[in-house]
Amino acid sequence: MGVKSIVTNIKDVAKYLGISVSTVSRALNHYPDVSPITKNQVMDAVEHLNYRPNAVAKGLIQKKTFTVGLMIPDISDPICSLLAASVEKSFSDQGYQVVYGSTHRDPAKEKQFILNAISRQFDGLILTPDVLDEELVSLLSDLRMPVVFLQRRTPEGLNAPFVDVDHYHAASAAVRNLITRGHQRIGFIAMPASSFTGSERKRGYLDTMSAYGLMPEMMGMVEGGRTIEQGRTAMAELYQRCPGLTAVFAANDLLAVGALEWLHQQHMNVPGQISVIGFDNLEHAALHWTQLTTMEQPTEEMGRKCALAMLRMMRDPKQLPVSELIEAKLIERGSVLNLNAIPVYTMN
Amino acid sequence: MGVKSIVTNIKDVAKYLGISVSTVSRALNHYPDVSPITKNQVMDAVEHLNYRPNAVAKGLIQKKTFTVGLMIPDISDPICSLLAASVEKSFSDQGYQVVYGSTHRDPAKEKQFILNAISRQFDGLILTPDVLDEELVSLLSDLRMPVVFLQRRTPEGLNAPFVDVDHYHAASAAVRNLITRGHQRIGFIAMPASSFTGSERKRGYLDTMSAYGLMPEMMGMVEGGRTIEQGRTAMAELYQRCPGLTAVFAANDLLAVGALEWLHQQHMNVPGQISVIGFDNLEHAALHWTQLTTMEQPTEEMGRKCALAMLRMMRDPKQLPVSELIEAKLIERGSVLNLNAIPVYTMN
DNA sequence: CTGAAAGCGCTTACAG
DNA sequence: CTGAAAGCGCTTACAG
Repeated sequence: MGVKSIVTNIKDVAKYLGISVSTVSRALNHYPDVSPITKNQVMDAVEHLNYRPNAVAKGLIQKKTFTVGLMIPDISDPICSLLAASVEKSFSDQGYQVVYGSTHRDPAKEKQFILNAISRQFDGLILTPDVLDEELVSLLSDLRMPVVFLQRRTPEGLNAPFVDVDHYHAASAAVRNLITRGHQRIGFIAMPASSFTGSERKRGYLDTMSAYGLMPEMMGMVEGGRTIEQGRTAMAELYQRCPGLTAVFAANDLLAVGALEWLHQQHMNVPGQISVIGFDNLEHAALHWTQLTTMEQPTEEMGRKCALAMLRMMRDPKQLPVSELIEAKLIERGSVLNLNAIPVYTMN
Repeated sequence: MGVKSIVTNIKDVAKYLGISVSTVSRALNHYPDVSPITKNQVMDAVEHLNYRPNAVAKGLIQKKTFTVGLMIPDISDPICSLLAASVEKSFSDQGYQVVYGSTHRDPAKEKQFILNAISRQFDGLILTPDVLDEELVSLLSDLRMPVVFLQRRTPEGLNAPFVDVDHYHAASAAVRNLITRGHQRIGFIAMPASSFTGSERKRGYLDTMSAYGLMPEMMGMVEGGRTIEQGRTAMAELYQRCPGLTAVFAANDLLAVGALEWLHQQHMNVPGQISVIGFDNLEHAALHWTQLTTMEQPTEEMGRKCALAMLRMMRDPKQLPVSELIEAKLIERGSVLNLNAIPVYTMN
């Protein structure tokens, strides 16, 4: 395949053409003050020698690596990977590489990732920390690198925008959906107390229940977790404690699916005997057997807006973009019964 | 927070202590020939000045970036993200950063990613290309960078190890599972013809059927795709063409789930009237409603072995590690009926 | 329009 | 045990 050596650098190209390294550099970077003839020669030589510019050297001198870090709890979580895919898409269109780091909600790994990002001179950092201890906050506050929080809110003392779903409002909408359809005894399966997202949804549930004057005895709460398995056991516990519930709001879809599984195993008809509403709109929710009514997190939009905010900050570090609080969207399927209507489901 | 300036480099540390840059560097890198006193002073100064070594500069001079690229079709595909999580885990333990690129099976993006990896001086490349055209093969053959193929086989003309599941053998095992249980009329829902994985599984189906003397009229094949939706329509088509089938082998779990959905909508009992076996062992397969018998891809093991092979090649570029062909594992659940046993299911 | 030179922030022989 | 110097592969004022 011609004269290509194992590895070529800009010096080789210059030597090959008998011109200076600076001219080659300017031609390569499309500077306007290079003669068209020279530019063509350079392009041909690059082709011929199979030269590929060294981005590391370029990054060192320009102090720009075209890399942004994306810290996520777990890449194999469906919401995370959807978010990641959207962020990546927006950035790769602009020539940026995005580097993920799965932290598994471990503060030590979160710190490791941020330190790494500093060392490696990333141009920006997108963070989804679960708990941000004081040490990390102070680390971030000294950072001269744009930061945006994704699916989180900006911690106290930091000055960075966030992009998140309005979990509180969405949870409230979910509960109102049930109440509007005549439900009063509504249970809640919570995510871990440490989860910000989870506590917002819980707040939405509680506030909405009391706003409608539904007394504590109408409620029933149990801490589930995040997984299908946890949803199953949570539903069992919830039902045992509050057998009179007509509806359950599960703080995420996986919990809701677990709840549905348990109910089905107990031969309880959904929504005939009990209604279920979830949160996330995972693929699971659309399955024929679940037909789960749920609040959709618009992951594509979130990733895109997050990337946009970051791109804007990288262009102009002076002014912060405003944070985005995105509305979740109600996706109605078959898991909620309208108690006010003539029942169309046969109880058995 | 003390005397930390916006950004510190090794020169600042040296100046602060009144010693040379080279001594600081040696202390930082734990060279043995640095006096303990000096080393302590350096460590304290680093702490005090909040110095973080610039990995870009280090990478430039050492020609090692501690970065490996992982090219995958789509990070939001469950198998891909599981594989990615496992690869990432193995590498991050060793101080490597892994950079994903979702190519969406687009050769242009695949090329883009490889070019990018060259520019950015990655230390290694893990590839899962769907189609590798001649141009890409020649690009890779000139590469002085370790490459391992994951969930693929090494293309003709390239000299790199691969780590993959033995799809052919596993598909054969799936079909034998059905045959052993008395099934003879076995249908197949295929993945796209362009998929290597898919054609291996198809080959396994076909060869096993004929090995058992099950004539073409016992078979029924239809090209599904990859998704639940495609599984649904494929099952409809398959049933229409071959109503006498007693079992169906779906080339992946998503197709199998779609098939199950369609069968259930048609009020056909699984496994009472028709058995279904899948491939992948996704979370979907364990759902209460599906209880899908399937072949598990050991993603954790694959990712780990792939990382190990890469690490070995980076250590000693001379000798190639041998490729790994990993056995899939049969996961028996409730979607396959044993026709030889006394039927425990009531037909309705 | 082009070239020589300095420099990005490190590491690494080489001398002492 | 320590320091001065060269150099990794680029870019970018500066001069001409």
